[in-house]
Amino acid sequence: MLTPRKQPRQQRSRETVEAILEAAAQLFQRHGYAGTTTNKIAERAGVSIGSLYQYFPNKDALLVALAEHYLDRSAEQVGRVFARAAERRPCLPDLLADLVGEVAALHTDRPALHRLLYDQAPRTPGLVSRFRQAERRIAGALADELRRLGAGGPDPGLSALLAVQGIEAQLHGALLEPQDDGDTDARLRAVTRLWHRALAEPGAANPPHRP
Amino acid sequence: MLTPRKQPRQQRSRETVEAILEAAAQLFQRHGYAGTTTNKIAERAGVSIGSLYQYFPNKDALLVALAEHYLDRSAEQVGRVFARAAERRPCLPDLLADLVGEVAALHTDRPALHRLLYDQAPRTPGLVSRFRQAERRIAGALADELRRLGAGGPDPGLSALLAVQGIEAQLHGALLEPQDDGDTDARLRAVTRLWHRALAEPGAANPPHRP
DNA sequence: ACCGAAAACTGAGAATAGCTCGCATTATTG
DNA sequence: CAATAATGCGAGCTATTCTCAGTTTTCGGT
Repeated sequence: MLTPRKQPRQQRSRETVEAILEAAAQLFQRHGYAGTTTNKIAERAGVSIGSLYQYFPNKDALLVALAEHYLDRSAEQVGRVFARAAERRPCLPDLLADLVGEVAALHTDRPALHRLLYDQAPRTPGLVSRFRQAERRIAGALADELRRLGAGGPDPGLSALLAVQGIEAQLHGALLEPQDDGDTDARLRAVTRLWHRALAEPGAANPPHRP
Repeated sequence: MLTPRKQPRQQRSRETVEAILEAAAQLFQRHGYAGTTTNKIAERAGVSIGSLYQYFPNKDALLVALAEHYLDRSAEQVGRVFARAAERRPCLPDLLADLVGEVAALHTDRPALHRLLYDQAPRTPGLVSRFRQAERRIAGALADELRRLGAGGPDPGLSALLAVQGIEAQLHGALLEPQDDGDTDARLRAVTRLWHRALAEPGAANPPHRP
């Protein structure tokens, strides 16, 4: 059981839940998941440990709740890339640059939170499938754009999924690891260029250079 | 402290350490990391809990030791790809097919162990850097091959690193997630083809088709 | 062979952290 | 203004990691 065991109905309890999640986010980010006790979370939230367990069946459930907030925000942010694409109908390089930039922003906006979830998600059974689900949604939207552009080879759906998985891993490696040999912007451009080559039809025109 | 606190010097103690690691591997794979207690590991290994903590300062250290064994084996296996390449000097598609196949074999050989380490590894600081180090070693060897083939764009070193990160993530997604929509072999071929496009020089010949 | 020292082993229990449960307090309803 | 429901409380139960003082085994030197 990873979902709240009881829905807060009154205003007071909704504030309690908010305070608990806020405290959990802060302490998890500062001391890591294992280094944070549920008693400390309750204390910092200004509620008793009993109240915490009234809304969250166990410690993992706190993480799942934080992840869901984060995934919602992320889906919305990446969704804007495709909203823009539907309107402006960009060429492949521009679309990829926008996507890479937005995913990079997800990492750099709140690096500690992103890292926390990325590190802990695999440990928590329910979270992996939620992340995969988000991945699929983004891949689906990307696949539609690839089809519009005549890119992505014989199976744009599969290509899009591989691209999303690859981009996420590459940006995670580039942005969340301390030793950053080479500047970040160059790394982002390299990722963009690489995926343009991977996804573009061989006959298509090359991307326009910008000095 | 994640490294053994005491080096086993006598034959007897080396066998004790082996038994502990063997028991840990079995129980972790069967019941997961959190579901396995150090007392159960000691019991199955046929030693007392005190002996376990004489060689491993904490539970995480067991995981680190298992991961190091596994990483050594993996480095050796992937190293063979480049040993073959140095001898036979394959074309880019063949090299990539060999690399993808070998990395896929790492996942499918002992899926439970791979998953265990992949899932739990990020939790411990020491392991992340070990994984990155292995990643870099493979990327370095791939970069040399790309240079030989005149592939990988203006910065073959960076392209190789992005390729290794991408391939690992894509194969993990393809091979370790339960719902496998589409057969695995097709997925491997798609990954290979995608990276061929990404890394090949635009002017170079296309890969030979094999029906 | 024997002895002293070092290495290895033991397991009860100290320390700690997740979580429960019975009861007190506050809000809502009719 | 009861009566009922929702929320809050925290001492303490349980389970697990890890320690330590004492015992047993191995080994090098004579």
